[in-house]
Amino acid sequence: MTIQSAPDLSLNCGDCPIRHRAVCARCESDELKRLEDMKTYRSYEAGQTVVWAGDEMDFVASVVSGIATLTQALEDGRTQMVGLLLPSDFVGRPGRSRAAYTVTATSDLLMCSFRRKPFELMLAETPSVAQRLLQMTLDELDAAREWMLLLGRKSAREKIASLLAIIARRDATLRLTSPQGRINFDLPLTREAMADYLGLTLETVSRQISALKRDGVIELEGKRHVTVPDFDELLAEAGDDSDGGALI
Amino acid sequence: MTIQSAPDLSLNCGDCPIRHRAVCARCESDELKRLEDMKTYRSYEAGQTVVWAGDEMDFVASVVSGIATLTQALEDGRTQMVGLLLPSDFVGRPGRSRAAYTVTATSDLLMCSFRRKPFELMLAETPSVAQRLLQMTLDELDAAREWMLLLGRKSAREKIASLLAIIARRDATLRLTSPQGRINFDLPLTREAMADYLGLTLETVSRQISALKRDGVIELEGKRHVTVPDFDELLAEAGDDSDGGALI
DNA sequence: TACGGACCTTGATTTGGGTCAAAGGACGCC
DNA sequence: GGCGTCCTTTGACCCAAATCAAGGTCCGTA
Repeated sequence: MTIQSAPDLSLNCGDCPIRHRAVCARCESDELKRLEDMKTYRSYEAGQTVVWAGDEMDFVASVVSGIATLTQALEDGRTQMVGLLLPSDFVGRPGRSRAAYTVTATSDLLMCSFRRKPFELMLAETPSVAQRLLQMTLDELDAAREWMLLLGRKSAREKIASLLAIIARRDATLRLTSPQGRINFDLPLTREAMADYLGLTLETVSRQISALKRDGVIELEGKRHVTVPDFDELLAEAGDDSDGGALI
Repeated sequence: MTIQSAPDLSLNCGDCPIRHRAVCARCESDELKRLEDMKTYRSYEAGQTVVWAGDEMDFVASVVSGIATLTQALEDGRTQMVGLLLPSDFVGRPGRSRAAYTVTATSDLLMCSFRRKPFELMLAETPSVAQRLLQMTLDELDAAREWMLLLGRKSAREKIASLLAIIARRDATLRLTSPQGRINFDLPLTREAMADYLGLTLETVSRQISALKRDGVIELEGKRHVTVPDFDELLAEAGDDSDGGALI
């Protein structure tokens, strides 16, 4: 049922698409060699759960391609997404044997994984890895705090506009541009996943997207393809403090 | 106006109350000596702002005593607290020259500060500091994600109960016990600060505290002193997924 | 003792978003 | 081609929390 490994795949680190953004970004060639000997690939199909919160997790990993989500739940079933994992993002926590969050593959997902113990040892011995991981963790903390402002204080419309702006910005980053003027992109999430991320219900998400369309802030082609005629207008709808949103 | 330094104070690191929990926790004596030569103390009165979001910030620091808050705001004035800084918590980000959040002293506050550049240098050269900072940052990230669940999915009553449980738990930690049965503690925050933390209005905070009192979940002595007759009942009100809340 | 200000409580009313319900695509499968 | 499933939209209604407003309590100072 679960495609837990992809043994046929043996990507060379030098050719890896996330070589310069992942936890290995600052490694010298000898350090990279050590990681290369430790790594295995894991792949998951869209919709599969990678780990459940509370389960034993004996590995850490980098997302190579695809998208995954980190979610937390209350016992009565209410769920909140607490992180969106994109290529180069790190999964798992050194020093912790159980997953704190449920990790789910939103699209087909490829991860470069390391057994936890050897990785922890390397972390202790290799400053370049520890420093890169610190920087990535600080970035995630900033993103989480940005999200706290959104969850605590923004209206449903502002939440949707903020999410669209973040997706647009990330999409632009991948093609090494920065978003402005007329832009378009695909939504990598269902309405329900968007709702879980934004602390809304899927009906409210749907209604607010319809409202933004009606008001000309966005155009839709199918359910998932979005065109933003004027990115600045979208930013204004997001209600952010000038400069521009997420530090992701 | 601002009490920016406390030159008279020259605490010895060996006697420091946060010696074993702060960023210096894992330092050997020679490393500690280096930090000791770098450090200066800063003190602030209750209510003072330590830095404004966006301002130049040429230092990082550890909270020695007192409480501070990290807040973020939308341009129209809506405010969200994104962190509560307690003794041993770290303020500022290595590698960043401007403050991302407004830091405010909630009580009288004493911080042990280091100029940013020398601290960054030490971080690069001293694995024990880098590793401790990584661990602290991961803990903060967990706390931030816990808070995202609260902000996105909990009712006002659950939010209040959660905050009280967290304060009780922290208070217990300081006296090296863990909360159970009948406990009491002081609220270190005004109703407004609680509202900013919980993503509510101060009226709602006040009403829910009254409701919890009416229902016998808590007892109040004055506005700030809280007695919880049965800590488990408070936890049940917080709606958390069994085990018990914040990873702070 | 009176006054001012900060902080808190409570009531009346409004409203944004949740809940419940129905139905409309889109897509894969038999 | 018909059917089931998943995702999405839209409508009607309701409720929790926001908003608006009025007082109350406590405390320091004149």
